[in-house]
Amino acid sequence: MAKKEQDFVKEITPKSEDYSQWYLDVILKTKMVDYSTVKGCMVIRPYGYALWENMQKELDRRFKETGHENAYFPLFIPESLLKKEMEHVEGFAPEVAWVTHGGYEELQERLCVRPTSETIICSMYSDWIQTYRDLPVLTNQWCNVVRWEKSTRPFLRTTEFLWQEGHTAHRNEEDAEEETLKMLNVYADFAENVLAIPVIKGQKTEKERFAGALRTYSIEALMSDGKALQAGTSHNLGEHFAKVFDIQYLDSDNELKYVWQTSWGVSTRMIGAVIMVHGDDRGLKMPPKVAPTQIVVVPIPAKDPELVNSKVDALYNSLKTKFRIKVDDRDGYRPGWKFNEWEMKGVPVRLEIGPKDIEKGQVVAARRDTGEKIFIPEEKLEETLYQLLEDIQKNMYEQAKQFLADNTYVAHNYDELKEIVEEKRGMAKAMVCGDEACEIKVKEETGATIRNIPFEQEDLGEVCAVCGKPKKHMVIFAKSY
RNA sequence: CGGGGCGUAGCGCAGUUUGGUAGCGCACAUGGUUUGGGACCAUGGGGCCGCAGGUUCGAAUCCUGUCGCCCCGACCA
Repeated sequence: MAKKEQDFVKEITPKSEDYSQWYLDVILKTKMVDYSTVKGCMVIRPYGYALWENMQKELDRRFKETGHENAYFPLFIPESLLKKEMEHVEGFAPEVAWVTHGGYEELQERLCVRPTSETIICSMYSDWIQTYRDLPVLTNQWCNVVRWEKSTRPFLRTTEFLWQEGHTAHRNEEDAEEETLKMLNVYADFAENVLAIPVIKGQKTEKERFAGALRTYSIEALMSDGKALQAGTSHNLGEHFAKVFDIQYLDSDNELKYVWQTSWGVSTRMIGAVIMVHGDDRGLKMPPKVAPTQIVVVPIPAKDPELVNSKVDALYNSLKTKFRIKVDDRDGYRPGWKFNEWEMKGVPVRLEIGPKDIEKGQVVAARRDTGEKIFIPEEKLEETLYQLLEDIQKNMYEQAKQFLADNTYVAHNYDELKEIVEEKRGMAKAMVCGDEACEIKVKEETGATIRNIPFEQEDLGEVCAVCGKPKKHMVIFAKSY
């Protein structure tokens, strides 16, 4: 008996024992993903995909609110098109997959499987845009992209992944910069208020800038093993692509001008962030706003099954249009087994209804985030559930925020920086001189990189923590996924 | 792509050293007793032992190749 309990506990490897194994256990045992037979590719199973769909809905709503429209561009990009922007192609060349044959015929020109769609979209924009009245063009695409990475990890780095990529064209630098920052803020809002993941907004260093961009901004999150994750990026592309792809418009002053462009994206990597930020030794913990199932009802069988069944049916019917709710009426599983299963899957609220509750006119609710059990009078059920889901959402954010605060340190000098990065784990705030040599030195000696230069700057000292020269700005150092 | 580890039932593993026709636990199916935190009994189904060659009378086991997975580096969302 006791032995069996231990076997179960071992079903998911504890985080502290082996974080990587914990991560794999969680995603495989909750049936979010499966491995496919293709290297570095994964199958997203319905439970994982449902989470992605909910994320899509929330993001899409925000994109529409900011005036964007969805469109779709081809998967294949002719080699000549990709090669037009030199820095861009050099950045992506090592990880591009090529199609060389169509049927048995060798192609005259190789086709690249898109690693990102800047080039093919720009080639269209040059036709679409003639006058300043055509601007801005605010397009988004939901699609898959392929990057032939050397090492892969489910959700965090896969050969093929799903994402959205926004591509916009503007009249001038100010409009483009405004758009770039607006979308970064959309991502930050989404991460914090929907996924309950606190993020640090900032600008990427020159070294970490997107290939072909003028400036790159990112939101960075901290995973529960102390490693950072770039959760979303927004790029001001400047006029680079416009000049290469000849995207010109006639302005109101009758001058021919190049457009200013932006691009921005988030991917299924966000799912990995949700798992690693919120998950615990019992498994997943889904933020209520995107949880595939927000509430699961577990009926507790009575002597008279009809008694409980009719109650559960009535309850389900009254709530089904208001919440993502599921009744687990499977035969052959005992309630305790179901409790554990749904906890592993991260469902925020579990309702138990048994003969005792029906007698008392109440429902038992259990919170996934705190484990707390609450007895809710039947007539207050709906409003209490709204409140409960909101509380859980808020509490998960607060906990993640506390973790971020607890694992963010200040490095005044190089010794402190090394100690933080190598021993304490987490994020290290430090002043730097802005010289790339310091950035490279830290990376080579500690493995940590500059995640970004936060918008919210603090004054931590007068000199660069790496070389001691006068400071330029504060950055965040961390090891990252 | 370099170094290391591993592919045997859905999952976790034993069997490989010393070749002899595949096993355990969980899960699954059926029947019964159960059911408020992972129940129990009985019966049963499921395997090209990652894949392809080779050695051998005979290969999960030995040899060669290949594909995939995991960890640590390097590279990247």
